[in-house]
Amino acid sequence: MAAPSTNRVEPVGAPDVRREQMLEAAAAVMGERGFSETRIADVARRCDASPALVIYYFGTKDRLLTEALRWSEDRFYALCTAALGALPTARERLELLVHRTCVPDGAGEVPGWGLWFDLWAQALRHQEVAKDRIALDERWRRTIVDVVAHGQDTGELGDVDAKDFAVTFAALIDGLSIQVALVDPEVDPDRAFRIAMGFASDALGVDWRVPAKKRRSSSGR
Amino acid sequence: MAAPSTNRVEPVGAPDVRREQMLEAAAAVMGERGFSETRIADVARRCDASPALVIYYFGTKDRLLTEALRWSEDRFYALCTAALGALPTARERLELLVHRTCVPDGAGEVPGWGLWFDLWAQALRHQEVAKDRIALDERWRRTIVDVVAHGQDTGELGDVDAKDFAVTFAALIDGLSIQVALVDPEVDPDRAFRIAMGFASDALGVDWRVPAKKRRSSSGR
DNA sequence: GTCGGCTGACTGACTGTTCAGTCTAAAGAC
DNA sequence: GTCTTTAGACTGAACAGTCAGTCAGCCGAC
Repeated sequence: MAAPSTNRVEPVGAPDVRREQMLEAAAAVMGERGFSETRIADVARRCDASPALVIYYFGTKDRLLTEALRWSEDRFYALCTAALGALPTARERLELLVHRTCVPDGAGEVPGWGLWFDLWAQALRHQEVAKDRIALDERWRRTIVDVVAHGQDTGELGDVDAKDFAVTFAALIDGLSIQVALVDPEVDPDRAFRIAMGFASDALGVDWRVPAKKRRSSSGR
Repeated sequence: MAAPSTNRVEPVGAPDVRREQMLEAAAAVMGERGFSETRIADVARRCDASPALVIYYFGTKDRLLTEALRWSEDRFYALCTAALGALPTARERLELLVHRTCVPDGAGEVPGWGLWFDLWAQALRHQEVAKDRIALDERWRRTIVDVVAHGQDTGELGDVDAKDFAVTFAALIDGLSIQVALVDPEVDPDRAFRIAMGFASDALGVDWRVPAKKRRSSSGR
């Protein structure tokens, strides 16, 4: 394209687009290689730019990676909330949340688990990332609370403390996701799903148990 | 520095001792700085050796860090099992396990959480570390199973599937620990402890609930 | 004397960042 | 309509710092 002179594959596009491309590329590379193994050159190659241009846009590598982390979080959250709205029952909504997290690495357009591990590791040592991570988890729990509250409004769920449930449920899902992401022989996605929904059943006083060995490649709706 | 002869603080000691010192130093630095921010020079300084000596002992940086990771895991496990043996009841034992994990970073001689995050991140991308991590978690769950089985033998606990409980409980503790390690405003150590023991109470059919606001700086024995 | 633990000085590779300048397209000037 | 100017996206080529790993040799103990 852009025939005569340059031989760019893409028309390059507006600065905003370029920026987004770079963030996406950075998030992707970070997911594959890991935070600190990510080179500016990798990101640049991936979005068809020069390393200098990446610096031109973000100033420093650190800023690029930090922003990419945030961008990825936002994207994950946006995708989740959008998908949630399309589901009618609390049960389906909770199932969706579990699916979105307890997924083997690399599946779907969701940022891989590598990013989460790195996010935690970075949050432990960098103030700014720590703040982001707290906000992200708060949002995540609020999402769970909203799902439960909605279920209570429709009468699907009885009276439980949605906030308490959210804290525990979020922690449980995190823990299960780790096992799934690391391909633990004891905890495959199916089992993780059943454990999570089993806990939700008990805690919320409903019967959402999934019969073992029944489910299969149930891509959330 | 390097006055007349040597001004070593320690008599340096046998090679085995030296090796162990290096592993401990490496684990400590990794916990502080993170896996990939750990420099051989840092480790060397910490155990009062030259960078060249560290390479002399371990060949490559990679080998050093991998071994340090394993060493740290083993140490954590050894400390835990030793402490467990000193406690009579299943309740006290489970409480100990929760304490050992849901602790703010840096407290105690237990390897900090930074190491765990890095372990996960590395396991995601390196076969060898992945194997170690699976073995570690398997050991961890077996520890929980043993505690439960012991409680069932003494009649303290009723009939539950210890393995199922272990998988869920381990995941829950992991998730809670992350929040505690990252100083989440919503999940302090105290709350994490209560949530974990509350879950155990329900799952095991006993009443181990800890009344809120009661506990304080309870350094596990 | 020799052997193994140990070291300082060095190197080679890598990589974030800078910089001087190119190319493009839009905005004015005429 | 054509020429000039300007802004800003973009780049290749260096630069400078960092570090893992090498090497030739020291030194004390057996």
